[in-house]
Amino acid sequence: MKLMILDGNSIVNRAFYGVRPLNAPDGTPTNAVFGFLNILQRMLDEQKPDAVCVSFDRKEPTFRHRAYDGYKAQRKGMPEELAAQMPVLKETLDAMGIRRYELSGYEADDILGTVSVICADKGWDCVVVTGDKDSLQLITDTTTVCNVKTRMGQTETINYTPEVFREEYGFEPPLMVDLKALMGDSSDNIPGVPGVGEKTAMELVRRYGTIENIYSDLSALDIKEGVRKKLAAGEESARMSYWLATILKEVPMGFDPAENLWDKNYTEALYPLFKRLGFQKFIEKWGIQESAAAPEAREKAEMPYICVEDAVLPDVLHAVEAAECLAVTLLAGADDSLEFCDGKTVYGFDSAPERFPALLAAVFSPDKPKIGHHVKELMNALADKGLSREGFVFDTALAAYLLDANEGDFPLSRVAARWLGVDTAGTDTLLELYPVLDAKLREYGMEKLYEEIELPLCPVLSDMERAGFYVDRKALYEFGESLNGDIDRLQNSIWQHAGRKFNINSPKQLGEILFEELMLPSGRKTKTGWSTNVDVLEKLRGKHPIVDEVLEYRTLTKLKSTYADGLLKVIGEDGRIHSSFQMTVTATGRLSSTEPNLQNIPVRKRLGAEIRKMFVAGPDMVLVDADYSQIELRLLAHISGDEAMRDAFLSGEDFHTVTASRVFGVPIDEVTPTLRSRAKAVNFGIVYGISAFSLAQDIGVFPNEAKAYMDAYLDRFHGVRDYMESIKAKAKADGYVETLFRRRRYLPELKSSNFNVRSFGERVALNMPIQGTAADIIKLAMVNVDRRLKAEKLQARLILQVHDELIVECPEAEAEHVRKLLEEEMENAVQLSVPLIAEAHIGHSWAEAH
DNA sequence: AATCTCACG
DNA sequence: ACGTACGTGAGATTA
Repeated sequence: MKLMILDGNSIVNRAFYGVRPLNAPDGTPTNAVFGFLNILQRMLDEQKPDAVCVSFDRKEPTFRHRAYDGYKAQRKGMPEELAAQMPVLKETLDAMGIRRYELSGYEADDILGTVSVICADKGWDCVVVTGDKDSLQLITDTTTVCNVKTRMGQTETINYTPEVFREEYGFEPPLMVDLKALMGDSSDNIPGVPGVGEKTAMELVRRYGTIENIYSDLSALDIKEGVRKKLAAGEESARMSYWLATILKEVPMGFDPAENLWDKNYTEALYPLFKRLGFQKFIEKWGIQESAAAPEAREKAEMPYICVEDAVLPDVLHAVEAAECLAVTLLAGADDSLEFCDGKTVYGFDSAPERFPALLAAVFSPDKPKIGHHVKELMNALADKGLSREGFVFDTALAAYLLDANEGDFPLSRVAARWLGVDTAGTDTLLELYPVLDAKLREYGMEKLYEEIELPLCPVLSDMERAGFYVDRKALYEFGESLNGDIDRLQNSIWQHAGRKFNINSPKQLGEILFEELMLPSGRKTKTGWSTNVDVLEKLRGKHPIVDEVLEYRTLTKLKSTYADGLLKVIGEDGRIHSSFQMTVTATGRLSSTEPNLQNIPVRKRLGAEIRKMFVAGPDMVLVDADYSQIELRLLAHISGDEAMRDAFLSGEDFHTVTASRVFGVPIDEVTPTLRSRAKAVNFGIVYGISAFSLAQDIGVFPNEAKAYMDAYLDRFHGVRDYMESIKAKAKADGYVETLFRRRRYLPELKSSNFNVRSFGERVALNMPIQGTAADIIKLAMVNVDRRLKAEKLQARLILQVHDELIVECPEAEAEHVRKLLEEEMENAVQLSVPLIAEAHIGHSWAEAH
């Protein structure tokens, strides 16, 4: 017989921090309970125990807290949103018929220890499920410890048997106590031996075992003198720590494993409870019914699998021909293999699929409808093999992203868990997801966004990634080298001023030098120490010569490491840099660029902009660079319907100048550069949902003055004020905001009881429809540009997108035509109530064309 | 793995 | 009374 005991507090903590905020229909936060149930379910599936129970800590100081003063305090209070869920969790366990154990005066660990020993006495196996490592000392032949981690929303478990433990630590489980006695544990406030860290402690325990053994004769140990001294000095602390680290195993609790037998003995309270919490997923998955009767768990029959070989090839070909739609996945790891499924059978390969060209041609025939998960990646692989990329009618990852971009990332297993409620996923799952996700997209009115923008963008991005951006490698290398001298000179001078050598790249060390040793007036602090960022350093300018040097040092080392060295590392054999464009990352609908990020190549400062001179057109080619003029502000004018703002754009005058004229009440030709730049800051601030305080910070005036600017702005453009109010109200009512093309972003933050979190939600409500619509528009323009370049049989090809900017590489002869084409397609991607303006330029380098 | 800093729109 | 702008990715340090 086997009993499973969960460390309630530890697991619920993991769940709380690992699962994004969720709320019941009545607003109660539920993510920790939801996550707990997911972990519980997973452990039930994996361990299949006969009996189940859960232990909890009580808030009161425990027996050992009182006994040793240094051990108390510092237990951070639970966040309010988690505390609110504890009673709900307990109610849930009760309704599920699972027993809870909490005992005043003892820690959850002590209950775990006692239960494991009682189980052993009665001949039961015991599994301890916990999120931290404290319980590893309990491992025996009959007690295993299952460590649960939640990373990026995915639950991972490690099941520690004595063998697994020995493999990882190199000693026996009970010696875990001795290890902690030496190295300490800051999260549990166990001091350990000062100066002895993990490395030393591990080594000592591996070689000498218990601390008893170590301290029986320190002089006999074959160790460094320094370590011997630290051990001698820390003996008392070590013995105290040993005692603190030992989990009690004889807590006075009447416990009988047999009382915890559990076989879905749900009570009648469970159905209404899950209804109240909005746990539809668990009601369906666990088949909870109003009557509380537990039905048999539905077991889905596994789909037959056929490995493609010569003998079965004719049958497989036949099945492919007959299939209405195929699901296709690349297999991770085996980079050349793939699987596909026709809804009846899964087909795979155990040798290179290239051995079956006729089959590949049939599967990847343009008129064979296919679905995939991350279709753009699939297309890259297909293009490498010379197979057609046409015929993809659905991408389950892209669909899941559109349905809820907040999810973060979209492994198939998670998409399947969320939308099908199943916890296994394979190629066949894609075909089940297809109708479900497709129906949801239609329900949300997203089919146009999906079918006309996102899906058609896959091949466009795939082409861009494969095309890459040519870089003048030699010039880039020389630029990097040219920085060395100045970096060196600055480093020495900074050390001189500081009076000693230190690591200038370390904010911690730099902060100590500036604010403690040089006693410069200290500004903000961060969580961990002094803030040393540009804003802080700018204010220190002129107070000490070291400040300017640090700023310049930062500029140069950034250019050197991130841009010169960093980019040289990723230049391909073709002399070009091939970035990846991620379609399922941002919450607003923008693309992101990785490995390397080509969307943050310097431009704003003189020296940084040098880098763009090294991004050049390939031989006999030129670059055409087109960007939208103030697209976000134009969208603000359009979306808010503000007539004054619309007129400002129609007037043809410089927009920031017009704004300044209206806000500060001066004629257009009397707007000074200062006034214009303040107006510009207000314009941007409005789009981000700024506060007067931050605006003041940004433009260097007092908050009350900034407040006056904002008031004047919103009076002149009262449509904007109305928009700010109405979008927030709508967001609160619906729980989400959307773009012109109905891209959606949920805003759970608006329900938070935390002021800061809620305010953040309001700013996002304001900003996302604007930033997101701009993203929709340029994506649509990209699809149209690509279509036209191909239709007109031009050699020109898109090579980069930077949010409001597109870059095309083409033969010189095509340049002028492409320039006009780009402007035309970008300006006409959508009709707004204000003109949309794009300007394109031709050049040999990015610097020149921009 | 988390934090800080800084590059971009 | 709160704490102070939206969206990203990468490199270096520290824990």
